[in-house]
Amino acid sequence: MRRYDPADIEPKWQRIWEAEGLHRASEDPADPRPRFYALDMFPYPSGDLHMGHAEAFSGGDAVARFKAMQGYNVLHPIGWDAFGLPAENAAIKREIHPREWTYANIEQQARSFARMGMSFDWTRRLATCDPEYYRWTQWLFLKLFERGLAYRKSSPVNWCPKDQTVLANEQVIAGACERCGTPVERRDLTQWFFKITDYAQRLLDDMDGLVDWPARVITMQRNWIGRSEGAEVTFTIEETGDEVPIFTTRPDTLWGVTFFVFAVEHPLVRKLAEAGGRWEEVEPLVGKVRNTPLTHREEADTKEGVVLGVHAVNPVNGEKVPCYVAPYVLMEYGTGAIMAVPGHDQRDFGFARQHGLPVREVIRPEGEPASELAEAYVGEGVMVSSGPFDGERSPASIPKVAAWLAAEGRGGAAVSFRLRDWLISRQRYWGAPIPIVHCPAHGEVAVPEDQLPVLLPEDVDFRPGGESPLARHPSWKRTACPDCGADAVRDTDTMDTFVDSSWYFFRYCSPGLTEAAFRREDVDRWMPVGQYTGGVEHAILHLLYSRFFTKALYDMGMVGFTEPFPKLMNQGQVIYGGASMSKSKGNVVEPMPLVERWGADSMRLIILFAGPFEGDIDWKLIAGDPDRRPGVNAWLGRVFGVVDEAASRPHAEEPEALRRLTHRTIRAVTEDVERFRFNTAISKLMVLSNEMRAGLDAGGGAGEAASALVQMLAPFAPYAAEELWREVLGREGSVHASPWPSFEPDVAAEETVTLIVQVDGKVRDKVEVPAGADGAACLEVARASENARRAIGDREVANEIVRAPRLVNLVTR
RNA sequence: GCCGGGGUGGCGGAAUCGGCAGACGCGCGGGUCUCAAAAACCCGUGGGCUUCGGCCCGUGAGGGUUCGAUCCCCUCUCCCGGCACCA
Repeated sequence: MRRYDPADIEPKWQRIWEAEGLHRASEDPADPRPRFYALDMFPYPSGDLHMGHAEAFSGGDAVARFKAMQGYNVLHPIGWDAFGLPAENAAIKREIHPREWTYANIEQQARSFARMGMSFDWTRRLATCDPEYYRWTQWLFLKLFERGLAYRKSSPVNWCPKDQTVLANEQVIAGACERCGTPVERRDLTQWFFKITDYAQRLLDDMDGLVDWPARVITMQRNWIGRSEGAEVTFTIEETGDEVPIFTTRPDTLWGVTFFVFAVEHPLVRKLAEAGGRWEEVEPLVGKVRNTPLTHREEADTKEGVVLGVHAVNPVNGEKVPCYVAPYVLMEYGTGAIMAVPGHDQRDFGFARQHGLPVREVIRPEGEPASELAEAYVGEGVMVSSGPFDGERSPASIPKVAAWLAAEGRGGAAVSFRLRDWLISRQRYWGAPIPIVHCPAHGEVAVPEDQLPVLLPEDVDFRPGGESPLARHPSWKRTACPDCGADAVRDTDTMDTFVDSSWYFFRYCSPGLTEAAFRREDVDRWMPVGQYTGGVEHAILHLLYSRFFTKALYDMGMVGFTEPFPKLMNQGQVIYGGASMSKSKGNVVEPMPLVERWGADSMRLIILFAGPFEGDIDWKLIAGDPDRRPGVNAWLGRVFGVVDEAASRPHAEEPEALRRLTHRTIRAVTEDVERFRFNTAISKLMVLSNEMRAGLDAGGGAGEAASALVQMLAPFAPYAAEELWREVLGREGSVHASPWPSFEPDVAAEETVTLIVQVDGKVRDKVEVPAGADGAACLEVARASENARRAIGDREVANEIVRAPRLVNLVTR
C-alpha cells in the first residue's frame, strides 16, 4: 500500500507545478474561460510568515483553486507592501539598510508561500518599494495633484520629542510613542493631504451596492465617514462684526441658544479675546490644549472653558449671548464653533451648569407642562418659545427651520461629515518620495513625468534626529525648478504606505508595464476583483482609501468601474490563550516549523478545519501535543489508504449508498466552499472517506468516490490531492486543472428517509420509509409504532401533525 | 454610554423556511497488535436513572408564541468587537 509521505511528495509537486506554469493566469485572447480575480491582501514583509498569514492565504488559495477547477481563468497574484516604518526601525537597530532587511524578508516569505503550496502567479510578483513600482505611485500622486485632489496645508500632528519624528495616530499608544514610551507632543506642520472628503458622499452611497461585504465592515466605514444632516447658521460677533458660521443637527433648538463656543484653534479666538480684553485669561488655555497630544483630547474636561468677553448675535431672534473658548469643541469637525443649547444637549448642559449660564426649554414633550430641566432633553416634542415656530413638532420641524434660514439669508440646510482629508506626508525615509519641487518663484511644482521615479538616495543617515532623513541629506534635495530652472528644493517627505497599497491590485493586471501604472484594458478585463480576502484590521483605512482611489481613477477615465472589491471576506485572527500572539508574550506559534514537520497540507487542513473562516482561532485550544501527529495528517494517511485500495479494484461494484453519498457530498462541499465554510466542507470529505472505508472493507468498489474525493480535497490539500490524482489514480494532467466534479441529482436522491415519530413533541421512534411516502402512509406507520403506542398509553390522540415523509407528531389530550 | 456579533459536551465546532441537538475532529476510556511502549487500527464517549425495553434532564437565565423552540418574540445576564465630546 502506498504510504503518505509529505516530505517526499510536497517538494516534488512544487517543482513540477512551477515547471508547468500551472498557476499562471492566461492572457491569451482566445482563451474562452471566464476570468476570476482571486485577491489576497498583500503582506508586510516583517520577518517570516506568521499564523495569521497562513490562515488568510490558505483560505484565499482554496478559493482560487476551487475557481480554477470550476473552469475559470484565475488571476491569483502576490506581492509585498514593502515600504514602512518597521523596516527603518529594524535597520536602525541592526545597522543594515532598510532595503536589505526588506528584500531579505520578502525572499523568505516568498519561499515559505511556495512551500505552503500557494497557487500564485509568480510572474506578477511586485514590491511597493521597488523603484519600478513607486515610480507609478508618484505618477498617481501627480495625477491627483493635477486635479486638485492632492494639496498642502498646515495641520497639527503627533510628535515624539525623543525620536524627533512625526508619528501616525496608530503609532501613539496611550499618549506615548510606541517605540520609546516618550509622551508625544503636538506640532503644527505643513503637510500633504488627499482630498478624500470630496468623495465622502459617493463612498457612502456606493456601499449600498456592496452586499457581499461583512456587515460590520460596512458599519465601521459608515461610522468613519459620519454623515450628519442639519443646518449651517451664521452668527455675528456683536463687538467686531465678524460673521461666524456654525453647523448644527438641531436648528429646531436655535431659540434655546444661551451661549456660543469656539474651539481653541479657531482662527478668530485671539482677535476676539483681545477685543474682549480677555486674552490674558484665554492664552493659557489655548497653549495648554495646543500642547496636548491629539490622542489625549478625548480625555479633556467637558466643563473646562474660558469666557472671551465678546458676544454672538443669534440670527433668529437678535439675542446676544456670551462667547467662550473650550476644548470640548473640536476644530476638526464642523466649523470649529458651535451654538450652545444647554436645554437640549448634554455637553452644553454640563458646561452651562459649571459656568452659571441659563438653560432654556424650547422643545417640550407633547402634553407636558413647562418644567425646570434637570438634564438636557434630547427627545421628541413641540417647539416652544421659538418665535414663528411655536407649536411645531420636532424633529419634523428641522427641515422647515432650515428652509426658513435659507429664505432669511442666515444659513440653510447643510450636511457635515466626520471624515477628514487623508494626511499622507511622512517625515520618514523608507517610503515613496513626494514628487514635488518647491521653487521660490513658482511654489509647488510637479516633477515632470519623464523624470520619475524620484529615487530614494542610497547614502542616507536614516537614524532619528532633527529633521527627516531626506531633509538631512547633503545634496539630495537640491535641484532645479522644472518650470524656470532656478535653484529649488525637493519635497523631503515620503508618502504614507497606504498610498502604495491603494492601487497594487491594478498593477497586478499589467505586470512589469513600463509605459504606465497599468493599462485600462487589462484592468477592465480582470476587475473588479472576484473575491478579496484579508483581515478586518483593514476594515476602514486600506479599504476606504482603495475605494477612494478607484473612484478618483474612474473620474479620470483610467478605469471603468467605481468599486474595486464587490466581494470581501475577512478571516479571523489566530490567537493563543485568548491573547494575540507576540514575541514579548512568548506565545508565538509559527506555521513553517509545522510545515516542515507534518507538511503544508496538514498545516492548511489544521487551520481551515479548526473553525469558521471568519472566526478567531485560539491555537492553544485547537492544537494538541506539538510532537504528536495531527489528526488531519492521520486522516490524509487514511485517504491514501482508501484511494489506493479503490484504485486497485477498478471493476468492483460500487455500493449504491456510497454513490449516493458521493453525489450528495459533491453538492454540499460545493456550497460550503462558495460560502467559505471550509471546516464543514472538510468534515464532509471525512464522512465520505469513512464511508469508503466501510464499503471497501465490505468488499465493494469505490472508484467514483475516490476520484471525487481527491478532486474535492485539492483546494485544501493540494499536494496530497495531486499525488493521489496523478500517481495513485493515474490520471493525466493536474488535479488542479481538472473540472470540479458535478453531482447528479438522480444519484443523490434518497430512496428512503427516516420518519420521526413524536408523541407530544417528543421523539419516540424512528422508522425508515420510502422517500415518496405520503401523509397517510406516514400516519399509518406512526400509529403502528410500538414505542409510540406505549408513550400514548391510555390517553386519546387529539391531533395528528404530519410532515410527510419526515415527521409525524401525535398529540394527546 | 451607543451600535453590532455571540453564549451548544472535557475542547474546536455541527445543526436554524421552527421538526432526530451535539455532524466531523481533538481529548479521554476500553480493546487488537506487541515482551513492553509508541504508532496504527477497532469500539465507546452530553448528564442522570434503568427491570437494558427504555425513561428523565439538557443549547447562558427567566418568561411567551407553537402540536413542537438551539432557531421566532419579550426581559435579564455575561463575553467579544467597533464607536465614543462629531455639535
